[in-house]
Amino acid sequence: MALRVYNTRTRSLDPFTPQTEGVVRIYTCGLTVYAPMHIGHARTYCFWDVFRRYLEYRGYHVMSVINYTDIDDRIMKKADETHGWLDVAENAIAAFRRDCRALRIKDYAAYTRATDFIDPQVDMVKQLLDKGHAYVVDGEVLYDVQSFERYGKLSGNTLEGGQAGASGRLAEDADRKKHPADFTLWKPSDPGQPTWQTGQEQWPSGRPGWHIECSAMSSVMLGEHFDVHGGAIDNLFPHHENEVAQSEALCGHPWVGYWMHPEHLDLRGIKMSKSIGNVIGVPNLLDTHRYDEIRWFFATTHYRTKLAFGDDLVAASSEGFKKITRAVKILETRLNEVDADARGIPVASKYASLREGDEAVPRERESLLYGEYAELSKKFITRFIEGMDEDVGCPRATAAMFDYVNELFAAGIEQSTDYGSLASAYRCLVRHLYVLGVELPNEALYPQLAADCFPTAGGGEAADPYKAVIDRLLEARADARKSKDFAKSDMIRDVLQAAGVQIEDTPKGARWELE
RNA sequence: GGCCUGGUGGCCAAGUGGUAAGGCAGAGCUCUGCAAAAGCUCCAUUCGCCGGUUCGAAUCCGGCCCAGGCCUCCA
Repeated sequence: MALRVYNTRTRSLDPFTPQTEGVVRIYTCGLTVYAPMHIGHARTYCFWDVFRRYLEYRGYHVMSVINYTDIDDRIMKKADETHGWLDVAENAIAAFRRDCRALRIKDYAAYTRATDFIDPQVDMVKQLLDKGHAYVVDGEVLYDVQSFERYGKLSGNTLEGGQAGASGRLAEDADRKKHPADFTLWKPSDPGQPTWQTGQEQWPSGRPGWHIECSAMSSVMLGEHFDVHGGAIDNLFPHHENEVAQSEALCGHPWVGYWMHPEHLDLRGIKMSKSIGNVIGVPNLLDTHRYDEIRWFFATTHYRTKLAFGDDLVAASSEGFKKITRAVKILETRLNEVDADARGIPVASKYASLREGDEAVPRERESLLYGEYAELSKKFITRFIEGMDEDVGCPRATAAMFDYVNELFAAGIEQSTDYGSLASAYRCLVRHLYVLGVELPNEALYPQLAADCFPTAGGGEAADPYKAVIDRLLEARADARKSKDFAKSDMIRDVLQAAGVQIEDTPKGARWELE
């Protein structure tokens, strides 16, 4: 078995073989930085993050680039109302970085800005003109779609296909364009707007069009041919179609190995838009749901399926997710019963190779398959990989995880004193949650993985200030129960519950957690 | 007009030729002082409709109905 992904270019599930063995080069279309990202962007970028994490899990090195479109009409428009266009862009970029971190989206290798790549863009426009793929009208350079025979092949929007219903806007500049689908490569800036000199006689100054930015930045950063080009489904046409037209007209060969297009998130059929006022920002989202609940929610639906969003839907998914986190917590609690030395956390003695025919698995797999639960873990890992290999099938991975957790409970992880086995199961669970973008590793129990996560900002320590107080109340409650003073013990439980402390009685005494 | 998705139990959602994953909700039981948690068991002869191909179809083909997206900036 090997990874297969749905490739928009071929409209089929293709075996995933990057150009350079073991290395994957990915370019993702980022935001136009005029406003903070919203929940729809969050889904898209969380998907790309999981894809990247899975590739890394499978042993690939991932070179990921994402861009900021920092020169755009919307930015200019906003700049008029507030500060300069640069401030608008800077603010949106800062918000984007903050939001991504809040969602635990791993940092990309590079974040490129369109305005930092003006020269290569000008150069590309020049080349397109030289090769007869573009023409100049009043200082504006337009791409001549009819000069590129494969135009429309990626998206299926052929030039012959009707544009009848596409509203009258196309007719607007029919006199300037050779074909309605011709698009801007370079255009003069309006007075007072940022402008760049090109040194060209017919188009001496101005700014780049949207599509040329991505063509130029991606090849500068990743080369003339790279593996994956992404962006959400809406980018397919016209953006990606136009990128293909630009880049392939110049390089003369298929430019990108795999085009991948995640579907949108929608508010139950209602389009999210500023005018309706139903845009949900990431900080907004994280007010009502934890980041890991959101990540799990995203993982329960395949990335090429429209995802309906609603607080009730997230809540239902979170209810199920609790079972997973509870398993992790119980394992943590159990493991903390003994000293690190006594845990006997297994050490990997060998690792599976990535040779052809072998099942590619993480290096540490052997340490995940130690002890009493090894068979359960092995079955889980196999299902996890099978699911993810089939076009990043996160829903199958989450289903496998539910079964695994159920089996662990059934196998008695709450009673076992085989700490080596418990540690191994703990790591197996946490390691795979990590692939889905959910980071739960306890520093003491899994330092290697914890080191790769975002700082946990207090994390497990948050409860500490209250711990002593809660423990004393629980002691009092235990005494009351022993002397059958249930009125008192229930009162203590009620008080703690009101304060958000969930109590769970186990054969080994009460366990608690903060809600 | 063109292009493209999708319609699976009360809800969410996998499955693309071999006899319906998983989660939520619901029901019963075990455990428990009572709860909670956990465990066990049950919960779609059926996959929008009608035809066809096949030993066999939710899965392939044809037709139809329905919902949605894109073709204009958009993750």
